Amino acid sequence: MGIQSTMKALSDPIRREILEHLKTGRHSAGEISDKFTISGPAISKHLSILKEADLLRDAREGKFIYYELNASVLEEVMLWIASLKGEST
Amino acid sequence: MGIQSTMKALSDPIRREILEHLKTGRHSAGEISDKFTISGPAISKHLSILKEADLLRDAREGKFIYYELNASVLEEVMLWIASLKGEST
DNA sequence: TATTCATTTAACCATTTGGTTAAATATAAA
DNA sequence: TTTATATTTAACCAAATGGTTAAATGAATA
Repeated sequence: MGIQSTMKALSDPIRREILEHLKTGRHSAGEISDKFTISGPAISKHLSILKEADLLRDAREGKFIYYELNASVLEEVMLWIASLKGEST
Repeated sequence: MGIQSTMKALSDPIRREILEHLKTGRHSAGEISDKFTISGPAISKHLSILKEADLLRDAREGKFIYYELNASVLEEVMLWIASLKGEST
């Protein structure tokens, strides 16, 4: 956790796309995977990195694992950037 | 350029520290380097990555090369995050 | 219970990353 | 013009990253 894992997670374009996709609501791993051309396992790894960074939450429902965005940790990044820009927040 | 090079540049803790240091004003490569335990060439590489991402600007003055923060490109990151958080900006 | 479906984990591989030391470049100073 | 100083570039290396395919796991269905 911390800003490092957040920034690292956000540094990959596919992971950012996954987050953007989850803006529309919760989706299963398979649904997410379908949006990309890379393999399921590759997506699964990306999901676990995002989850580790607490950028998303997962919940199993039967055969499916649903992922949903947790944007709250992005607040820390916002504050860091704002401070760099010399904003009083 | 683009959000990808910005995010990639920001994903390294030393590069973020360099930017934080430059919040206090312009500093020469040597002054920046003195703040860290890694070698000068390593810092030089970090500086070139930050410069490539347009996060800082450089200006030679005699023997010295001064670096200064360019926070303007961070606006794009702010907007991206805000949009993910479902903010109207 | 055996099979199928959804997903992750394991093992592996090529490329990228971030560091090192040594050499090159640019400018100032002796 | 030689020497010293500031910085980058080159060459190299170990570790991390992001992908692959094959195997394992979890849960539903036949």
